[in-house]
Amino acid sequence: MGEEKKLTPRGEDFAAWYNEVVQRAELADYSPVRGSMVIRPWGYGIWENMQRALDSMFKETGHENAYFPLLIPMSFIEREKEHVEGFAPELAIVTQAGGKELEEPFAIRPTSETIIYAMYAKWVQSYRDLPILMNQWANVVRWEMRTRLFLRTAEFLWQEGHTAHATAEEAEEETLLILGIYRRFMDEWIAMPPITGLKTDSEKFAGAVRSYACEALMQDNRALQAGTSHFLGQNFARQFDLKFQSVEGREEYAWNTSWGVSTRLVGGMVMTHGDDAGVVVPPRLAPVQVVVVPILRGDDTQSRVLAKAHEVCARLKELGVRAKVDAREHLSPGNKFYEWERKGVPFRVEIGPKDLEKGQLAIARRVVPEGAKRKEFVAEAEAIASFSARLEDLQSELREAAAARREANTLRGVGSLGELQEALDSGAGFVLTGWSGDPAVEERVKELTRATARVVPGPEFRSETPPQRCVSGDGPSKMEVAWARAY
RNA sequence: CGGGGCGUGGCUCAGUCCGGUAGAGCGCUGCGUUCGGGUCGCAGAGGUCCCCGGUUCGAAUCCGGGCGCCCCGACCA
Repeated sequence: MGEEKKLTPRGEDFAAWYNEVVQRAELADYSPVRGSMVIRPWGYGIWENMQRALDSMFKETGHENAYFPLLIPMSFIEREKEHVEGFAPELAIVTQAGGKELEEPFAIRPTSETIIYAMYAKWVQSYRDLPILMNQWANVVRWEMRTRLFLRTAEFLWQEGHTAHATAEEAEEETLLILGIYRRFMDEWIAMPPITGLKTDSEKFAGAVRSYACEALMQDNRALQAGTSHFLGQNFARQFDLKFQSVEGREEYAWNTSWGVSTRLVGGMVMTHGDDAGVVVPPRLAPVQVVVVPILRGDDTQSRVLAKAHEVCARLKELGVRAKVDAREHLSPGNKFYEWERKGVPFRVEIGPKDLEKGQLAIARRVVPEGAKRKEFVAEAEAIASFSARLEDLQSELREAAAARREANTLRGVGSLGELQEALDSGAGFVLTGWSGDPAVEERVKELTRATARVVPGPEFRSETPPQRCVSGDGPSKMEVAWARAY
């Protein structure tokens, strides 16, 4: 057993740990193109489970999926001023095709607002055609200078929802509905409870009137923007002539929203739950929830042990548990244990000749609570029946632990730039202060601390006693802000 | 775009200072032995030493140029 089999501990170098764990757990690997990555089956399986859950939440709230093309006329991107400025530095542009120079270059979509609202304009005439509630699952390309697996890559997978409404109120309501869905999804599926709220003007989406975001706190106490929901007002409708005739017969511009989450969530999951042994995948997202490892000896017990392993696996599947037998003969059981732990499978069942005799199974858990043992031996029938509860329990334990960690690392009532700096330097996560709303204060904080305004927290995340003064010491506080160093 | 590091079997790297037959560990293949927390043994396969040029009898090593990747800071889901 060489040293290289061990991962760098989180406490030693969190970034190194993250890189190793993502690759060694076979979530993803680097592709030959700088800044882009291959999502491997284990990572993609987790993403598929995220997709399934989100997709049904979108459908339950009346959204439909569609697909818009990858290539967007350059002139479309250029139409909304702030939008172009926001995305210009990271655009990949196709200038040649079919062996010759194109008359008009195409942008590879960094996001699809422009093409989508141009199409909506064709489809909408009357208020009766509204609302349009569409989502697409797609890849997008943003040429980033510095990349990290899942967290920031040149190409990534996401969903982008785009809606059009007859009134501002309805669009705003949609924006918040989605924010709530994101929050619930992160809470209940990733067990990664974010704080939610409004982005400051300097942090909002290029082209939006208002942006809302979910911000999660990673184990290194840096914040991760995990999902955004934008109220676009009529900015795009005006540029793409997305008009409708109202009940009163007036011609009006539609009101739009857009919202998205990406494969970045996989990175968030890793940095929320992972430990020094590897990734920990919350049960609801785990492609394999229970791995069954037969203890194979090269003797006459072998075939009976293997048969039992398959039988147990089949019975777990009948109960709706995603189970898998690892019957590989060339690896010792210990090897398999380490491998599945690194990948974060929630539970392992071991079946050996002794268990066969005693009619029991060995159950090992990926996450061992304080004072508990990793392995226990349980009578077979009872063991099998116990898994749906075990999985649900683990799911909520992970959620609780993450919520407790977030709260423990959130500092409220900080009243001055000096205190803010001190808090962040000594490793605080979210630090909440008052703010006058002056962008110059954001600049100052950034220079001083490298932290940014992550979010103006929604009501449920605000401090009980609202801050009175701006953190700059200059004037009264108009709103509370959660600051953090961010990914 | 600044700073740092690195390009040598699949992976991690030694060898480079001081030029002389290309190495180790892990992984891989075969056989045997093991198998309840990274078994052990034997035999094997596998290399344009990032690329181009130069110096030299001889270059992974020296010189010139180029390319690529990773990490840390300014911009970003």
